[in-house]
Amino acid sequence: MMNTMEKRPVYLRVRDELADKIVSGIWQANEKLPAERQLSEQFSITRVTARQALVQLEAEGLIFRSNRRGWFVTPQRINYDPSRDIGFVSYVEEQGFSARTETLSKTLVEVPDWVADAGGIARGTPVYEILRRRYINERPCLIEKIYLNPKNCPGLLQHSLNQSLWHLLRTEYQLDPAERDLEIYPQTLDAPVAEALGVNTGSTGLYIRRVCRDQNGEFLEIDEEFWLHNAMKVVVQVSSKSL
Amino acid sequence: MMNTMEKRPVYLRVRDELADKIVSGIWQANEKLPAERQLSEQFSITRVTARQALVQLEAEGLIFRSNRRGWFVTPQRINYDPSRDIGFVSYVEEQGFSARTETLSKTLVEVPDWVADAGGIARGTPVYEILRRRYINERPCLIEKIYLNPKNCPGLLQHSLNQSLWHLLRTEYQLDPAERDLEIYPQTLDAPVAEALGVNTGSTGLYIRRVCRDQNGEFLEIDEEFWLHNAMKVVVQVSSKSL
DNA sequence: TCGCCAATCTGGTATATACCAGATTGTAAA
DNA sequence: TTTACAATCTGGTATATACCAGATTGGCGA
Repeated sequence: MMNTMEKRPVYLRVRDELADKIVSGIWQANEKLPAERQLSEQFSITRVTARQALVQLEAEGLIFRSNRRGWFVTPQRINYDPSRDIGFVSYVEEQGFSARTETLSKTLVEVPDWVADAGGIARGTPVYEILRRRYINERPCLIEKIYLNPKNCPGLLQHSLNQSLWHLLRTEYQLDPAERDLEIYPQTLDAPVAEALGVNTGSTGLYIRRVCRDQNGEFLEIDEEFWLHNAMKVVVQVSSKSL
Repeated sequence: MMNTMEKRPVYLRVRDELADKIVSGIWQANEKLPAERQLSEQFSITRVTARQALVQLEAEGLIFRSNRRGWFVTPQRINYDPSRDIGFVSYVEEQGFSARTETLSKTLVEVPDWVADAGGIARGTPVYEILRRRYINERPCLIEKIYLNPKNCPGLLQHSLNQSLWHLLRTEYQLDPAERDLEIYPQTLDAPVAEALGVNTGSTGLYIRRVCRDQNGEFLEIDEEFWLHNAMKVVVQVSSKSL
């Protein structure tokens, strides 16, 4: 049992000690923490209590878990501006991280109803669906689901999609969005997404939906992103559009 | 013990049953769930396991807890656009909810360093600091910390601040922001904020920082918001500002 | 009728223990 | 040297139990 003079619950005092080692830099980004059984011995607590402290730190974003491998120190958040279409990779590299995109699938599918409604096209229309996974410093950080109207970019799927999509859309198809609707909120990751990111189903994430439209209000691209909640900060700059 | 034929862990199957009652509407918004001991008896599991299911549902945003009172069904998320300065109350009421703002404190303080740096004023300058709590359907949903430069709005603290702040700034002081920088990310709520919202310290929240500037890039208002993570959706519309 | 306090209800924290399953590793066989 | 597999390490899930402290409630007394 730890020093018992204070009122603060044991698991929070353990949390504090661990948090200290992280913020002070004794434990570096991506470094593995001692095993749960080891921690419980060190602090003379049960594994259950140790876990409570770890789950707390996870919720705070200070550590993350990798299925049955252990707990690791969360690296610094990157900044991310979903309203800008500069390439993800160069955007991340500007911040001193490495980045990589992987295309998981690219198919022609019947448009999901909500995409049809949000995008102003008829239900049942065929659209391109692209699924990508993006890495920051070789850590998978988000899954991205993209919908495009083939009318605007015929033959798109023939291209390699591991590069900046908007660069391609601009240079090959002369597409340029005039307006974007963003929707952002915390949400748990469902099974397929969690699996693709190598985390536990039900762990919390950040959901971003982006609808890009052209000058006529017609939809160019619809984009759903499922982020690890601790991987980034949304940073948006909005110039005035008085009410 | 529940039906043991499936591989899905017990606590997730309990989760599913409870989630069902919520999404199907059998349990309505703000309705209290059965007590943990009651649930563990109903499902023939221990209280620890029942708790695991509840914590899971909490992470998903389907239920929330009120300290030692019980678990309740989370009401629907409201939409929230931090880039618009229309009154919070009318904005929420448009969506069919009731809203209310409470001023917790209004003082003249020495500017925090990060505010000085972000706002482009000298460190140590005195600024107004306003602390407000906002309710949706009588549920406290966010704590707001506002910084203003007294130079721009002398005597502001004499006014009632339970109304739309920007309405006041516009009509009384002719202030109008030209640009806003937003920063949004999930973060756990620290002790004072969690307490003010009546939730447990360490529960997850959504953090929003807004820096409003005038035409000259000078800061008009800086605003930090700490939201319950399940109370809202950020919805922003951005018109084009090509890269 | 109103206010206060005790009993009770509810979640919060903690111990001790057990077995399972995926990930990693070390060693022996090919 | 490389491959394959068994031992081991690590987190994941689950039981049983206990005591604490804040919140609610019900009843008694003024």
